[in-house]
Amino acid sequence: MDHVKGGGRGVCNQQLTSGEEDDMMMTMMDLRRGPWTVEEDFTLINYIAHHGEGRWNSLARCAGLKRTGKSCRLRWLNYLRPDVRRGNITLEEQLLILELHSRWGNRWSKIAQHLPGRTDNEIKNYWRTRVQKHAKQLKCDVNSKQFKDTMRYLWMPRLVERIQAAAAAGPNSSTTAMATTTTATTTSNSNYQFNNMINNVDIIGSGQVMQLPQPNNLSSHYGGGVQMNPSSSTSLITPENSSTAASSDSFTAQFSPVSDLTTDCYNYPVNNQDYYQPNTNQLSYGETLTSPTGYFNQGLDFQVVMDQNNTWMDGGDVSDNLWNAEDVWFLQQQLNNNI
DNA sequence: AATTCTTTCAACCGCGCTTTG
DNA sequence: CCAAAGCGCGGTTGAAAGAAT
Repeated sequence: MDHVKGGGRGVCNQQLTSGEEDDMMMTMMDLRRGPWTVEEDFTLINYIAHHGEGRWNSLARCAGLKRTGKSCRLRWLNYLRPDVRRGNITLEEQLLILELHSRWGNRWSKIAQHLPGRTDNEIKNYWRTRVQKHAKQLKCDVNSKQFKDTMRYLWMPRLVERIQAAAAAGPNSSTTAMATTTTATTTSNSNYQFNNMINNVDIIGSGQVMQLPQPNNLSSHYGGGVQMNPSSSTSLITPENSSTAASSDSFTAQFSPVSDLTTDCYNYPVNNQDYYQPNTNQLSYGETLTSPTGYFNQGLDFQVVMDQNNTWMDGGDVSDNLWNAEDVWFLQQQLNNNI
């Protein structure tokens, strides 16, 4: 068992509040809480290996674990399951998370279904610790249109660039390598394709395509396939892409910076104060900063913006450095100028 | 070296939905 | 059909590790 960072909630056998069935069980049976011991892990793994998963409460009892069924389930699904992958979130995974979150919001389990081996908990943690951190840096709400536009028009294209750069650098590149897993991975789940991920990014929306360098076949490292809902209304732009993405058994992680922003991608409650409110009298952040028209009408070369800091593309923690100081400064300048 | 601050993430909580008897 | 039990999901917490002072 590798080193576990973070303590979760403290180990104790404290009396719990009444109400929940698990709490009742704990009170009655003096169940354990807090971090799992190696012995408990071993017991749970052994039991599931022999009996399989099942009703978690009875499983916990039968296995002799002084844990709630819920706790056993969580431990198994998030940590002990043989196909669980932990470690750095890869660029491809980051891109997927951003894209899927833009569609579905905080539907972590749904998002996790499309990231083999990743748990909803891990994705949720990633979002909260990394993505929300950057929203905070930009002094905007993570659910605001500003931030979503920034993700879509700046962050995601940069991720694409990094993926492509890493792919061009070769299969041993640290950025394209699959996560530095610390646990075993199964063949079926660790191999997946990002076929036809992004060849062209339609920056403008109505056909003006930012031609990105041809990816050095992003999928070449990954075999197998993961299904993604092919009926999604968020689709890539160009006919050639749509045709190449038609492979029935390949994962087509498609995103378009201009995919229906007002439909599936930004389908948030209208009463959200932070959410985009049409304003015909003044330019919104999105129009002046991160929207395609905003960028290009102001003569800002998107590529230049993206290339402002090469170190962003360089080493460092793959899962971090999503923004650098210049990005933040730039975006904040735009905010100051236009609000 | 010691202390404080920040970040990370495993684990818990509560709610709502589903299954079971 | 109903009540209880079980399950899954999203939100939150807080201990430990690492960074900064």
